[in-house]
Formats: sequence, structure tokens, C-alpha cells
Amino acid sequence: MSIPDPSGTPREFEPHDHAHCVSDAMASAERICAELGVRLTPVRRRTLEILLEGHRPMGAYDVLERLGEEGYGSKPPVAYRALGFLVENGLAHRIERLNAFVACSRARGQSHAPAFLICRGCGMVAEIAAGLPELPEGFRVEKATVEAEGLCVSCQGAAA
Amino acid sequence: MSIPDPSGTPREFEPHDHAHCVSDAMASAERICAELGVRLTPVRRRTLEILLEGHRPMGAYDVLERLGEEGYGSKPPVAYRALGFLVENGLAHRIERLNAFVACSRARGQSHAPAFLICRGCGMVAEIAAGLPELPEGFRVEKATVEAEGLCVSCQGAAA
DNA sequence: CAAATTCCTGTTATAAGATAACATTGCACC
DNA sequence: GGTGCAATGTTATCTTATAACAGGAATTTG
Repeated sequence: MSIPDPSGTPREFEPHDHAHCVSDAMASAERICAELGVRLTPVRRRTLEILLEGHRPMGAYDVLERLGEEGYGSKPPVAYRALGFLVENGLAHRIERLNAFVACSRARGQSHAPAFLICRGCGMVAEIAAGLPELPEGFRVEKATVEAEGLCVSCQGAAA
Repeated sequence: MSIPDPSGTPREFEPHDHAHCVSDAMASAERICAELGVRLTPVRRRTLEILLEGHRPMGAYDVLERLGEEGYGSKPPVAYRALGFLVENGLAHRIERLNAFVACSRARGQSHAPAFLICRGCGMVAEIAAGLPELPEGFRVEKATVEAEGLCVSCQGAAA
């Protein structure tokens, strides 16, 4: 379980058993790939693991550097392709405001209309399940981006 | 008046008296700058006019090219600064998904929590007044981005 | 099993988007 | 009319992203 109680503080912003986040997410990723009939190859898997190291968005070039160090290709398309794969299959998300990527932390089966809370203090990003705001009739929405930037509870405390 | 009835199709997607859009927006911009005590200088004004030519997002470099042709500076900071000014003062918005900018089309006094409808058919963008989706307690939101990509009514018709 | 096909990984090269740092001009105010 | 600040412009550089192509591994098909 990775999605917090929608009325409370997202777990990403609080101390938690992060090793569990990671192992749950990896297990979930395996399952999802199996179901979708797509291949979680070594670069892709490793890319996801790298994203999972923190609830912090990483730029494609940050990821790339890690991959390069670990013996994978070191040119931009390597990272962009792995990240593209993860995003396409719902294993990661792109944060548009930051041109960066985070691992997906939704619980399995949970509706996938995520919103992101970006803390400008600590740089962490929490993913929450948010409904879309009401939009006018007629326009057919295919994808939506909902991103809020501000201060998480801890950073509000630190600021005060 | 530039914001559509929230339950109907946004005017941006339909034929309308665009000259009015432009003159209203420019008049509104003057007023806003006066109130805020900031200067709508020639480059800034011209940048806004360029954005206002269509309800289509423009990249900074597209704007820059136009400015350059018209005798203004032709280096990126010229465009980025003018666009930055417009965005800061609520006269334009940045569309994160597109790395592009649109003129603001809100009615004066209207609450400014805009959402954007981006048509992938015709490339037009409509700005609507949307409330934020419900977010968890505790996180203090300072800025929010709500962008939906899909098909406007006309383009749905054309596709069928 | 071998050939054919498809998908994946990697490369080179380049495009597109954005900003830091500094010089110069002009406007605002005393 | 000089002082100070805001705005414009430049050069240079940085970051982010993709197109186009070559080689290799996995999967399918006969």
C-alpha cells in the first residue's frame, strides 16, 4: 500500500518504512508488466529502482548519470527511453513543472488520476488520488496534469 | 468578458469576435498594470499582443522571432523576460505540458485558479475557471497547475 | 532448429528550451 | 542635472529532449 489516506498527510512527507515502498513497488511493477505483456528489462528495472530511492523527482540526466556509472548506456536516449517506458506503463510519472520523473506510488487497483504535491522546501513529491476538477461539457479529456506546489507539513514547521 | 460559461464550450474553441478578445485583454492589461504599479513597456505590450493573436500557445522562441523581426532584441532573454513579466502579473500563463505560453483570458475580478484545456487536434487552448480538486489537509498549496489534453468539440466532430 | 521478425539497446548528432552574468540605456525622483 | 533603480540588450553557456541509424537479443513462425 503506497497511497495515503486522502484526508491525512501523504506518507511521502513523513518518516516511513521506505524499504517497503521500494519492494512493494518493484513487486507491483513486475505484476503490471506481466499483465500488460511488456518486458521489464534490466535497464528499465534499474531505472525504476533509481527513481524509487527517494520520493524526489529526478531529471532524465540525473538518472542517466547513474545508469552510465553502472555500465548501461550513457547517452540521453537510454534514459529517455527507459523513463518513457515507465511512464507509458504507469510505473512512473513525469512532473511537468519540474521536467522530472518520480516513481508511481499508487496502490494496485487504485484509480489512476493522480495529482502531485510538490514541496518547495524539501523537494519531495507526494502522489495522491485526486478526482479531476469539474470541466466543461464537450471537451473530451484524454490526459490530465494536476500539480500543486507549496510546503509540506514538516517544512511549514521548519519555516515557523 | 473572456471566460466562458463553465458549463458550455469555451469560446476559444468556437468562432468568435476575436478582435474583441484582443482589445478587451489589452485594456484589462493596462488597468492591471496601473493597479499593480508595474510598467507595461513596449516589448512587454507587444509580447502580449503577439500572444493574443490566437488562442494557441506559443513557445518563447516563436515569440522571440517575432520580436526580433520587429526591431526588438533577438536574444532569448528578451523573450523570456517579457513572458516572465506577463506571467508574474497574471497577464499570461505558462502551459507546462507544452513549454509554451498563452495570453490570459480571464474576466476581470474572476478568481484566478485557472485550468487549461488543450486540444491536440487544433492546438487551441482554452482557459477555464476551475476549482482545485480536493487535496489533503496539511499541505499548503501556493501554486497549482491543472492542464487537460484531449479533443475539443469541433475536432471530435472532424474525427468522426 | 533456423530464418524472419520484432523489440531493445546503444551510438552520433542536433534540436529546443532556458538562464547566468555583464554592459548600456532610460526613467524617476530629489 | 545627478543619483539610483528598472529595463533592455548582448555573449556565452547550460539543460532538456529527440531524430536517425547500427547492432544485438528475444520471440515467432515455418
